[in-house]
Amino acid sequence: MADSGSPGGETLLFLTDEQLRKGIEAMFFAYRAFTADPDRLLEEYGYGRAHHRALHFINRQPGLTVTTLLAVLGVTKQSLNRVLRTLIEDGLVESRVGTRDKRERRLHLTAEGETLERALSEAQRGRMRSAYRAAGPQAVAGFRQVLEAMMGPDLHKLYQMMKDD
Amino acid sequence: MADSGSPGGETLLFLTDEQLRKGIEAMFFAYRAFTADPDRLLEEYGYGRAHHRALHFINRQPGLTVTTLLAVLGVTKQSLNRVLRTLIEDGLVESRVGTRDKRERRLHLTAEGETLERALSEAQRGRMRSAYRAAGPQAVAGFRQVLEAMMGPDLHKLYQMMKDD
DNA sequence: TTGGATAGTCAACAAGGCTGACATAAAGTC
DNA sequence: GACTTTATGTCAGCCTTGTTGACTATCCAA
Repeated sequence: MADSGSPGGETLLFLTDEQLRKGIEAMFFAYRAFTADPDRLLEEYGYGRAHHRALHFINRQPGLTVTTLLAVLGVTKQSLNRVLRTLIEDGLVESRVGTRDKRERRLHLTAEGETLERALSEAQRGRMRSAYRAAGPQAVAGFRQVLEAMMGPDLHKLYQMMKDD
Repeated sequence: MADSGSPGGETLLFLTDEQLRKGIEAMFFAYRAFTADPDRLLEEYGYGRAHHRALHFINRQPGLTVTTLLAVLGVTKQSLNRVLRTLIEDGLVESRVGTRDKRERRLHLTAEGETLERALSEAQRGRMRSAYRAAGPQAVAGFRQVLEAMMGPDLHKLYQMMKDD
């Protein structure tokens, strides 16, 4: 191989421990900013980040079962149930008994739930949009590539389960 | 406008709400994987993620003050102090009174602290390295660009304060 | 000498993870 | 039909890690 793209050459400087550390720190700081906007909104409603995550994925896959949501969120059912219970009590989420399998609970957002989800999502998308716009389409493609490689096969499967563009 | 590279044309499809949502989910899943490896290690030692973060930044900037670390981590001093106290008691971190300003406590890792930090860092860098390698240098550049744009000016300042490559 | 900055401590509380134990209903199996 | 498995929910209790508020001590600088 000529020069660029050759393994072991200068092109591997991006795999330096120092470069990796900067990447780690970038993830740390960016994730903090990433959650800051919805967190502010959630506080007004008396909810936490866990509620946001539940609302997000119920919105993405209306009618998903509790077990599926459990797998997507990666928490215990007790932990999810606490969050889900308040959302149902407050009328943001509706839990319908499954038609084929009556053990299942299929989760849907109510109109009110959709309103909050939209507000949270818009807050988060706002930051994401300006970051995307500032970095440009090619950078965004790279961003997605690295994140997808980082999440590993199991999480990538869940990631792809979500409704695509 | 023509077609490629023109603002407002098809090249802005990466700013779609659906694209932004996928980016949000990629951050969510990738961050989970990102913390999973060190978390496993930490559990063996009876520490949490907060301890990891403290060790990381003390290692990066040996001799930093508590106030600086507070700003970098974005938590209250009570919260940090609890973590810092256990690390000092366990002999992983040393707190030296400042020479010029004796109010300051300058934080350093002990040899034992460096050992744990290295183990945690290596676990985390391992995943980062394979993601970088899989995605390639151009993708990595885009990844960093988007994250830096996402963190906003305040966090970007802290980010740049950290020792560069 | 007084005011502000830096550091630490104590107490109390909340969110949101976790485990373990147990209950119920539905579905599947033998 | 009896038994097992699956899906869900619930109770109790624990841990980490964040929060606020109040208070102390030290030191620097005006």
